[in-house]
Amino acid sequence: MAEREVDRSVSQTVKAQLALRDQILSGSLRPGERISELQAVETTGASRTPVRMALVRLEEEGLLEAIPSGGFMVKAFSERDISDSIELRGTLEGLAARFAAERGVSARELEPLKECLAAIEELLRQVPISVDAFSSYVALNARFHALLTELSRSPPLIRQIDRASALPFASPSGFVMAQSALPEAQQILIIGQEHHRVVIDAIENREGARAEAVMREHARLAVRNLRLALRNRTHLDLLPALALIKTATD
Amino acid sequence: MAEREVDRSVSQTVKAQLALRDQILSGSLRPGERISELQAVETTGASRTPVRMALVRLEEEGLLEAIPSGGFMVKAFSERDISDSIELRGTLEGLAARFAAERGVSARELEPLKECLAAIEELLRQVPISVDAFSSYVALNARFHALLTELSRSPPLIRQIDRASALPFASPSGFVMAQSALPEAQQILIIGQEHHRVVIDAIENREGARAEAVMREHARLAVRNLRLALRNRTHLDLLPALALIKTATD
DNA sequence: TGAATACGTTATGTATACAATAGCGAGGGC
DNA sequence: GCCCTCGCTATTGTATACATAACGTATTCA
Repeated sequence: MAEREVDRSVSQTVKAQLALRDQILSGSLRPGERISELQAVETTGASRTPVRMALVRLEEEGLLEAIPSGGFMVKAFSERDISDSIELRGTLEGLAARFAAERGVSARELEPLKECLAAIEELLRQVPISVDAFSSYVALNARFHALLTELSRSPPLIRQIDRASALPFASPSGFVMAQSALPEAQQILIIGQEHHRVVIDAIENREGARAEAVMREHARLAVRNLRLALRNRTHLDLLPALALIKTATD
Repeated sequence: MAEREVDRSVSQTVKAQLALRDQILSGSLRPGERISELQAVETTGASRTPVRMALVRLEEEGLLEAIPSGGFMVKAFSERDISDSIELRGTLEGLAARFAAERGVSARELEPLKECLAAIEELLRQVPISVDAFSSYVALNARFHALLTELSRSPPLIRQIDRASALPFASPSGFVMAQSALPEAQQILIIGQEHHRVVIDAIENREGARAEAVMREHARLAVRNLRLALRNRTHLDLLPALALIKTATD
C-alpha cells in the first residue's frame, strides 16, 4: 500500500463516492466531461476498486452516464429534465401523502412535521429573508419532505422518492433565487407553506385525495418557480449550482 | 488468468450480473440469504471484481440489500411492498400517459401501440387461454407498457419507471394465475385491455387527465388482482416465482 | 455447568498487477 | 494532397494478492 495515507474511519468506497459527488456537484467536473479513473484515484485518495464501485453507484444514482466504449461521463440535464423530475417527485410525494392519510397517522407521529412547519414559518417571517436564514430554510424544507415521505410507511415508495430527489433537490431554482431574487423567492416560499399546512390537515382528517392533490400542486408551484428563475438565462449551468443549494425550493 | 475459461463476447460484469439475477429470480438464492462472493465467483465464472460490481448494481436495482457488517443478502418483500410497488408504478405510468397526451403524439408514433393492443386482444380471444398464449401475452403486455412510457418523451420519467418496474413486473400474481387460475385471470386481463384502449384514445385526443386516470385505475386493477391471487397463501414465496413470470398482469 | 475470552478460520474490503481495447498520431501509398 | 493503415499510448476491464474485521469454536475459569 506504499506511502498512501488511509483513513480507516469510513470505507474507501463511501469516501470516494462522497468525494466524487462533491466534485460533480461543485462543478469541478462539468456535464458531458469524461471521468478519468486515474484522476479520480488521485483526487479521492482511494484506489481503483473502491473508485469504480463509487462510479457504479453514482451512475445508478443518475449523476453519471456510462460511455459505451467504457468509462463514465457526468450526465447533462435539460431544463425539461429538471422540471419533469420536480413534477415526478411531486407525484410520488402525493402518493406518499395519500398513503399516510389513508393508512392513518397518530398525533404523535404528526408532531415533528408540525414543529418543522412552525420553524419554517418562523424563519420566513423576517422580510426580506437573509441568506443565512434562507439556507436554514432549505435544510428545514428538506426535513419536512423527508418526514412526510416517511409517514407513508411504504419502503418501496420511500426508496423511489429518495432516488427521484437527486435532480429536484439539486434544482438551480434555489441557487438562482438565492443570488438575485431572494425577496421574490420568499413570497413563493410563503405560498408553499400553505400547501404544507394543508397536507398536514388532510392527513390528520384522513382525506387521501386532498393530501395527494395538494402535494402535486406544491410541485407545480416549484416548476413554475423554476421556469421563472431560468427565463432570462441562455443556458443551464446546472451542476455547479448543485453544490450551493442542495435542495429545491418546493 | 490461469486455466479459467473466459467468454470475451460480453463483459464479465454484465455476465455476472445476469447470472446472479437469474439465481435470485430462480430461487437458487432465497430471500434473506446472504450472498457469498466466493460462491458467486464460482457459479458465474467471473472474478471477484466484476462480481462485486454486479452486486452493487443489483443492490441499486433493489434485489439485494447491503448487510451492515459487510456483504449482501437477497432482499425480502412483503405483500404490501408488492402492492405499493404496483400502485407506485401505475402512478408513474399515469404521469407518462399525461405527458404524452399533453405534449402531443403523432398518429405514426401511436401506431405500434395500437398494433400491440390488437395483438393482445387477438391472443385473449381464445377462451380459455393456453399457457403458451399467456406467456406471449406477458411479453406483449410488457411491450405495450414500454411503448406507452416512451411516448412521454421524458428521460427522467422513463428511467424512474424502469427502476420502479422490478417488483411489479415480478409480481407473483402472474405466477399464481398461470398455475391455478388462468381462466379467471383471463377475465381480468380482458378488462385491462379496455384500459389500454382508453389510454390510447385519451392520448390521441390530448386528454391528459383522462389518460392519467385510466392508467392509475389500471394499476388498482392489478393490485386487486394480486390480493385475490394471494388470499389463500400463507406466505409469500416471492422470488422463486419471478423466474417463471417475469412481468405482471397489469 | 455455564459463560467469557482468546484464537483461528473465513469472508469481505482494498490495493495493485496484468490484459486488452479504443483512440490518436504518424507515415506511407494512391 | 488526401486518405488509409499500422502502431503506439493511454485508459478501462479483469484478475488476484494482501489486509482486516467478523464470526464461530474451543478452552478455561468461576
